[in-house]
Amino acid sequence: MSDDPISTSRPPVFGARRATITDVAREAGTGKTSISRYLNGETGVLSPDLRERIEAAIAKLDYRPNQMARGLKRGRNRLIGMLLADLTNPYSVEVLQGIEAACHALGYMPLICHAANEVDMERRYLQLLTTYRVEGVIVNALGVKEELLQGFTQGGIPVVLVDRTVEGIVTDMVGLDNPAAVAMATHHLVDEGFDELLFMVQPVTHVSSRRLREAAFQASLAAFDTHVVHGSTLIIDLADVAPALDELDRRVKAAHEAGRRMALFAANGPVALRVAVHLKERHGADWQAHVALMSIDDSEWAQLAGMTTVRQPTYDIGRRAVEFLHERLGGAAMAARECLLPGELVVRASTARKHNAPHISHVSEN
Amino acid sequence: MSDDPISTSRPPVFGARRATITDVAREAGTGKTSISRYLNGETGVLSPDLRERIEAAIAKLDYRPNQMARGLKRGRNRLIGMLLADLTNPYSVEVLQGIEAACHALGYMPLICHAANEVDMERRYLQLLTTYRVEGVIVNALGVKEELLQGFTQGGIPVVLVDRTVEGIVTDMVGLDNPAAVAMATHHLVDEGFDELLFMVQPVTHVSSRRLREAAFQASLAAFDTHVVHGSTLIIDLADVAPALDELDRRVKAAHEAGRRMALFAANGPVALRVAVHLKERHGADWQAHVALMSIDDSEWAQLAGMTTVRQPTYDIGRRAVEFLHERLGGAAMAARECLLPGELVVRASTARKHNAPHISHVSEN
DNA sequence: TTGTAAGCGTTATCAA
DNA sequence: TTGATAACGCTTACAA
Repeated sequence: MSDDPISTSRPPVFGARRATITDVAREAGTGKTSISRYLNGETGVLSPDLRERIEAAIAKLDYRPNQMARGLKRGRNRLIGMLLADLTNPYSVEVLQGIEAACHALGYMPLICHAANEVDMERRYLQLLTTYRVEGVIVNALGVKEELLQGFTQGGIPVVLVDRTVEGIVTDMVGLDNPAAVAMATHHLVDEGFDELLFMVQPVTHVSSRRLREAAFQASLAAFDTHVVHGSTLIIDLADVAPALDELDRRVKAAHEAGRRMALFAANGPVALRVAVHLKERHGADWQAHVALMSIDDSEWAQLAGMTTVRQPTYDIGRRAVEFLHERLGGAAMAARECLLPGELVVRASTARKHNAPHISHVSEN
Repeated sequence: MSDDPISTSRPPVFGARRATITDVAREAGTGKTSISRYLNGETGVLSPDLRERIEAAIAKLDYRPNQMARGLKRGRNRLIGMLLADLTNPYSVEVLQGIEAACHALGYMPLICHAANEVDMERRYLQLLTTYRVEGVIVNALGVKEELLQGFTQGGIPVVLVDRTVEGIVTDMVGLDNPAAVAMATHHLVDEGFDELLFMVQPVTHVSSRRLREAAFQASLAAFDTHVVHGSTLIIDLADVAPALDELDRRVKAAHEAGRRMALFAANGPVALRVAVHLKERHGADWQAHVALMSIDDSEWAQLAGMTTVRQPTYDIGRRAVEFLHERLGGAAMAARECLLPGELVVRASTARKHNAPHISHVSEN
């Protein structure tokens, strides 16, 4: 199989192993170095004649340089690890699109790992990523703790966190400007005449963005007269929703009976969907007449439901994350950066001012 | 940097490059071969003493074998390419979950490529995949044509198609049993008293599953009396919906005026969503009272909208695809297989029989 | 302008 | 039971 003089010029045939740089060199009647030079764009160093022969040989053998071998030799393989907690959440997919576009533009290949909300998977995937010697990692996960990321940070592999910070880790971070987004939403609700706000969020432990959003909600309330605008928080664990939904019903009922104008504010898309489904089961098709619902995350069904949302700049978040990584890989050694991008309020019917709504004024404009 | 006698037993420090097998060998006071043997589970060949030393050295240096180097030497890197046309479609994400689970179970690492509905990207990614020397590919794309896949098939790299076949290519294929699924849905609609069915599908060129579903719809109609049950098809191009939506309105209006009971049947989730949004804009919040809508793909918002669907066995489709690949990689050389999995009818309010609906009987039960 | 040879981190072959 | 040593496919001094 090794050296059949007759078949030296054979076309790539079925079942043939891929051509190597050596095959190409032999075919072009030159050395491996020249092929390598050609591949790496060191044109001008090659005589036109040789270049042509190389081109012909490559085409003939349908040669594709082996990235693995390249990476091994060069010490970098252009692979960027991307750990995602949940692709089921459209937010993640959108961020991913930004990441992919940026990777493509900068010549990286994203190695996408989807942990499907399993902390255990996250650990395994992080291990795997180091094993494949990724040059950097972008992380949007649930159970990331300091120790898990040490393998990277200590090895000098840059890490960028998306949508959350991790205690004890100093790395670049990209995400929504939660305080501003939540404040914008809260003010919108109050402006529309709602005076009983319920912020609904998943358990905040270990996910900084949830914590931040909840805190921002409480902070926003300070802008209004406590006697007029009431605000409270409800923790909803999507893995065990029953108790929270019961509590939700109770509060909605109480608000109704007290003659208050209630608005529910979901901290993200998945929470909003679960709550919407529940409200529909509970109040029937025109549940939106009973309670107003808005959320962070402009889910695809938001338009169908006519729900007001805060749209996150997902694409830019992804792009920025890659850019941060790229800068670090280029040798930039500044302190950890935090990039908070603004959200966009998308007003729909769900939070429209009802005809008899009172006008509520701010305590202060700050 | 190479041999500092003092730091031979140093703990992994910040900025240090990852330990190699040579480092571990030195640390354990043995040769690389033994380390390699240990890594590959050739236990029993190693003396307990040596094994212990190796374990200690690995732990101390936090050593992780380099998959790239392994792949280079072994000729296989456990990488499986996965080309996805559109992660925005929940169908894809669900299939992906099955794929990931199976890959994990079988020791593969999926290299996920998301073409974001761009045929051009698909081509680029396929190139890239061959460059990374994936051992197999799972493809669910838009513009896959014979030539594009030749690089793999000719090189002996197994290919599995998901949800569609490609003319001129003989490979394993996994997907929904479209004829059965569509027939089931059609019969359901007729059973519920609808007698004017409109099947809505994206342009069928190049995507076999769309073609199959449309054909199956037409075929299903044959089971009923043509004078009683009317059926027709509407092509909706999601990149340019206006004309199709106009036509849709026209047909809905006509059916209404003719006193027919109309049901819209979307060939997949994205079409259903687009149509639902349009109907809501057109007919207001209680659009469902005007037209019945069902679809293939049990989208997350289907429950919220109370829409009847056919749920695809997405997880199993993904799992099966990997298994097919795994069998080929194990040397199985049988003819191309086609695995068609059954869908599941999820009945919700959208297609509930209206009180005054006539009962329509089949022409034949076959 | 071109080629030779060493080496990236593994595994496999062979000998001790 | 162990360990040199030669590949794997590529890049990169260094020579010519």
